[in-house]
Amino acid sequence: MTESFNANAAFIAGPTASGKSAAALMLAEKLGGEIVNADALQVYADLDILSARPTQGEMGAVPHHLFGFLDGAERCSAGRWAREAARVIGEIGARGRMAIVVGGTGLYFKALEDGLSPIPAVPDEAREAARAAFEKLGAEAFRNELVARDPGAARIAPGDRQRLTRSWEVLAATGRPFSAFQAEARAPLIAPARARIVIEPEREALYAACDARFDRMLARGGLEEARRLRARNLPDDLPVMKALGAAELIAHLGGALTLDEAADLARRNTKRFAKRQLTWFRNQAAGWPKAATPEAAVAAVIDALQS
RNA sequence: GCCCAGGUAGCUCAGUUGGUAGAGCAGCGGAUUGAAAAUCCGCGUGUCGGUGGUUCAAUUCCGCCACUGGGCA
Repeated sequence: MTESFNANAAFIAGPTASGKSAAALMLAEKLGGEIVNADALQVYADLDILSARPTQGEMGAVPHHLFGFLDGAERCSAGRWAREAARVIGEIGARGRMAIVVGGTGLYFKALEDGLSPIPAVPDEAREAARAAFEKLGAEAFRNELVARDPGAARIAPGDRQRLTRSWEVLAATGRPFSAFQAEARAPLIAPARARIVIEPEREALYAACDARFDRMLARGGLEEARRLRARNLPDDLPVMKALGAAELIAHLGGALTLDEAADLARRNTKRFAKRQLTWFRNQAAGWPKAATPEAAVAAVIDALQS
């Protein structure tokens, strides 16, 4: 690193239904910027309505990147997204324009800003083997065996299947403990952003917006989109199958839930998700300024860019 | 107007033979390194309708008041 400079990028984060997309659009129009998606589910082509992706009209008005660029049969990851985002942000900068990175996936912002530990890609076979071992041994024995070879794994909660199997697969594929990789320095993928903001509406208003979000999806044809996704018969552990609203509607289409039950469940899960996002931004992005509304967020970002 | 039944957590309810109360759901807080819209961990948040009485002590027993539901008029 011979010099320090800021990337021509502004970050807009916040929980679902907080008005991030609207804020990004306003900002992009004001600054002549381009929008980059930082949302884990909006990357999938199959989820248009069900991930509340910007409309065709909105995408036509301002360049949008990393929206719907992956087939649902694929599996995105924080690392994959961050590399793509870094490339796109570089290209936008080369055009002399501002990249407005917007989304609700805190880990993606972190991967981009801080980088991830340099862990080699883990082959699918190792992933599957780890999951199979977990099923075979059971959570407790699996964890004991893992901790015996990677003492750092002791900090993973006994019930946290995802992190336990991730540690296992890294160890199996590389011969090195996951915790050893984690202890290594990380390199940011881009220079520091010029502005950051978290949109954090008042809780009651946010939850009302979460409820309205699902109703709007239904009104726009979300059930049909869920039907098309279901017809693909994809493995249900793919990220695309976990989309809020999609999962519940697919359960309804399979006869497990009435539409009303699916709707209630989707609304509740959406609010729970929004709460987890608030927790993330509050604690993991503690240094980011907050704004209560999209308008205030836009004003705050413009302010930050001018100073 | 009379009779009966109810009021306890945000909701549905349990409970206390008198020692200020607990389940489910909802909710709240936290963790977060390539599945993160994922995966986990933790936490009852309460004028027990109001008001008098009896009692060392009342959410619990008694009286009265207001309320809700049902029945008879």
